[in-house]
Amino acid sequence: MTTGTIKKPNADELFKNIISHSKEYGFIFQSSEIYDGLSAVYDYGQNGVELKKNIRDYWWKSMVQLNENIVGIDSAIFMHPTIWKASGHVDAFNDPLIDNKDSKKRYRADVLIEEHVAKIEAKIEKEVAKARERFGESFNEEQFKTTNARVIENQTKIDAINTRFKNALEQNDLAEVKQIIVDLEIVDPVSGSRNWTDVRQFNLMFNTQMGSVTEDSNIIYLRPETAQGIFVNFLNVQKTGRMKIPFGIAQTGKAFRNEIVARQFIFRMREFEQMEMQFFVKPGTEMEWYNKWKEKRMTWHLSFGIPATKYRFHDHLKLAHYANAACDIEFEFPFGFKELEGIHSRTDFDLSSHEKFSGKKLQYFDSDDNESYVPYVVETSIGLDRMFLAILSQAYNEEQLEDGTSRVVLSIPPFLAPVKVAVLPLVKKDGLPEKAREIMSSLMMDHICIYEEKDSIGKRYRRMDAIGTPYCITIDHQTLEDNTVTIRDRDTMKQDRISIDQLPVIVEEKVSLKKQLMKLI
RNA sequence: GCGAAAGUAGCUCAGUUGGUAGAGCGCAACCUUGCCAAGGUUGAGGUCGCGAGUUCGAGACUCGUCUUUCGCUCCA
Repeated sequence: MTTGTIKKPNADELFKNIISHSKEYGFIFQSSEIYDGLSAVYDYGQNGVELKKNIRDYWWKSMVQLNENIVGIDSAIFMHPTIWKASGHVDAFNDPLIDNKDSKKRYRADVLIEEHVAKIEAKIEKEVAKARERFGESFNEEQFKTTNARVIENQTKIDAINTRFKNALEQNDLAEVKQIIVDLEIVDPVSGSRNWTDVRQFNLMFNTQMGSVTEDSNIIYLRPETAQGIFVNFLNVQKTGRMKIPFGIAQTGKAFRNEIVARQFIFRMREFEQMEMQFFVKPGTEMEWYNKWKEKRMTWHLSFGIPATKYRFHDHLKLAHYANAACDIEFEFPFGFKELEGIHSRTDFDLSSHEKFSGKKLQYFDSDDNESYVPYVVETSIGLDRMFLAILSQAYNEEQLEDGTSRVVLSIPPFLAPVKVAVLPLVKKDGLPEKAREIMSSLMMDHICIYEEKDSIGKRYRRMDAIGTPYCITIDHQTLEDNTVTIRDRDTMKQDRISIDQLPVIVEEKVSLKKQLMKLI
């Protein structure tokens, strides 16, 4: 008998417990486990797949079904290789990295060089500031910069470094990149040491060959994001759907990134699922839509009943190459606040770039203004697996009960729960199983149900709590007399006695997706 | 990728200076009880992550390797 209070787990223990619970109850398994596993790849089990599917369905319906001007597509994972040149992924996903052997820290080689350049720039600024003080009103900065010997010397240095670095990158000459760092005598800010490893490049895109021969032209990438599949289909959808701006295209699907460090369970995986919506707007209106989607997406998150304190916005200060505004919706995971969803104002970067690379016009004719333009894009991009982890870690509860026992319960919102109803005959005799089977048959057409007659009723309740089944229906001797059953609520553990006839209506009411969607309107 | 720690049954973990593998829970069958897990009987399940080495003998010692966790780093 468990007595006293159970130790409340700290964040690390809690996260570990969630991970083992996920495995023990069929939510998440490590990929290829019997072969020692595959790093940062996971499989969804019998319960995980349902929860994941329910989250995806909710997102899809809230996007596509509840918005007249948003439609979905399902583009292929394989795409023309040039797409990834146009999107910037071929360049931007290639980070040259270097380690310091003494401090064991890793740096981006380009960042180290840029920081070194910034220091020289600071010297120039100092020189300029001094001169400005000396000359006062009459100071001409442009003229000073082109005449002062020390400024010219430093500016020449900067230009030389930039040129040399640019050439090295263009020729993919990593040895040269290292040589630049050596020649500039760049030291590790932590250890102060110049003991560097070679520069290595990590391409975050997976690639494979299409066709039977391994020629360069046949190398194709596994998409690192689903967004590009939407951009390249922009005109197809707009024309065939007769879509009018503003409108959106939604897509869910797998994406792949060869992460250097992929950790924290399913938070960062090499193969993951995105739910993205690209919203096409008239240039100049993008900030209005950006703010609108920020608000709409937060409303969606809060509709799960998760406390608002678990969420926060994080505005990007350093913007990616395609964005003119960007923020994350962060969620407080057991390991801290981390990115869950990104909302980005992508400007016309993607469509324009695809125009350039494909040679095809990707423009929209706006009959209101009688003009043609490349639309701007506001994107919402959420990781399905991360949402899964957010829901799961929020739902996981180790509870201390009044009678001194404890239970683990997954308080998953009922509309998301993998199994909606458990049908449990109180005993497996006296005709109760037969009656329970009848009820099971009537419910299984509408919901995923579990029938269970083994073990004591209390034990079965606990098992259902552990996978988050919201409702347990128990068939007892009274059922045979008056056609009533008890329905037990997972969270309150309270039971109501109701008539069998009412059962479908009551269950539907409690697990209804429709009711949930109405919260969004 | 670097550093640290860990890997023994489905889960949580014992396993003494090296001597042929254990517990609790869980699982399966049967009996019993019958509304909030831990009653009885029986049973299945492990070449101790994997591979070498040292040794008469390795779960234990050494090396390598894979995986996980934490820190660094990175993150569209």
